[in-house]
Amino acid sequence: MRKIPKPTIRRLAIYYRCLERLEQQGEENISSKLLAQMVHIKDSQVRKDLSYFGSFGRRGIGYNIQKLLSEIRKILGIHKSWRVVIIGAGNIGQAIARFKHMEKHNFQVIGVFDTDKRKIGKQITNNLVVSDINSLESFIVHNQAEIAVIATPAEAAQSVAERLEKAGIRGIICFAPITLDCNIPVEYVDITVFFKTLVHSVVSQTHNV
Amino acid sequence: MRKIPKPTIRRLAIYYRCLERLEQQGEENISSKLLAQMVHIKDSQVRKDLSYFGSFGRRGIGYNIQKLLSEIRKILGIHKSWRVVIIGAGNIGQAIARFKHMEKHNFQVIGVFDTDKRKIGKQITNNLVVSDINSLESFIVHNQAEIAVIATPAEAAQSVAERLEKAGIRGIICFAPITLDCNIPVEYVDITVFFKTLVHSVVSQTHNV
DNA sequence: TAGATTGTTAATCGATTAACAATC
DNA sequence: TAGATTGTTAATCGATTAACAATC
Repeated sequence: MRKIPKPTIRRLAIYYRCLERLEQQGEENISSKLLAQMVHIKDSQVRKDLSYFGSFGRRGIGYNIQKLLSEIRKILGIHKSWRVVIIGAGNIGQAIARFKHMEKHNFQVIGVFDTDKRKIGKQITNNLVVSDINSLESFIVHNQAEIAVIATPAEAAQSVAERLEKAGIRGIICFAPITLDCNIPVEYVDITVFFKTLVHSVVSQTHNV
Repeated sequence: MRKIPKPTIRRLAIYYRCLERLEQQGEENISSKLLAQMVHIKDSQVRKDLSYFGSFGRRGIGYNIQKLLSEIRKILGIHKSWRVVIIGAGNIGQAIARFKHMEKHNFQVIGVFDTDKRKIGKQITNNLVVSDINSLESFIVHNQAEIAVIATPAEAAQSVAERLEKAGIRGIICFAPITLDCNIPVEYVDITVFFKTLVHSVVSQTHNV
């Protein structure tokens, strides 16, 4: 199989959310041209991205929305539900735990952990209570959690990552501002990095105009 | 000025957080080799990134941490403080409003807005109360807010973006799962997209091993 | 001086885009 | 048939990496 560009995967997830919207609006088909317009890219990019995985469209007509949704689900691996644990019950950890879109997108938060005695026992949602991090490994094994969210301070993140990997977690979303050493896939979401890159655009835009 | 690759800007923000840590640990200098190791990239990448903006190192010695921090601050535009408003007081909006790292990194959240009467008036932090979105424009103008966070549902995001732009906001962080039509810089942070790309890595890793 | 490390150039690698034959 | 649109190839563009002279 040809190597798939990483940006292609990200865009598939973005096409997916457009297609969901179009489906809701009762549309049947969509052309690469229109889909491209919705996300501000070139239509050839859309076709190229999809072509890595197969031929999903019909010439002269476009792509059937239902079908494309189902194909992208399979490509991304979101046709099944994933069990998620969250480490760190601070602002970010709690927000993710309560985040409605998670469940809707087949990510099931099944556990939230913290070291802080004052947070342990706290009710986060109807069926989520903050657990002691001591029980992390046994919980992961018993409940077959697959994905973990690291929402701890940076100092704790590396050792948490190692525990997660050992316990059998298969992928990590890391909100902690640190690069992890580990052998499973990690997606980094450092919120402040987005603010900093944004501000750079703002500043340099002014210079150039 | 040569065109700066967008990934370079993101990496500068990441070098920055490493340098902060190194500074705290009392280090004086750092080589591109060591810095590269910390973030899992090549040392030539580090040097290249910095070289777009000047010559900040000393051959045989490396980069002075204090100096490099100060240079990156200037490059990114984070040497000054930025005033931020948040639109949408749901899980994400509230988490950002309470997020300690914001203040620490010179992003000052000065207002939180929502349409929901039940949320308006709610105390978010010691000095933040949810305001009615009706007062958005006047607030932005009076308080000279520069950056906005859109943490509304997708359906509301576009019209909010237009109001923000008109009111003089200069950059947007968009958590809503939608691509905005607007003429100011936008950084997109769709949390579920990160989960989806992660899951794709998890799934395809299994296939290839 | 010898070893370390930068800054920069040129080579390589990877991603995007244009163009167009195929076909609905 | 004529118009629309895909799927794919080749060309272009952009980003990363290796290599090395300069120099601390």
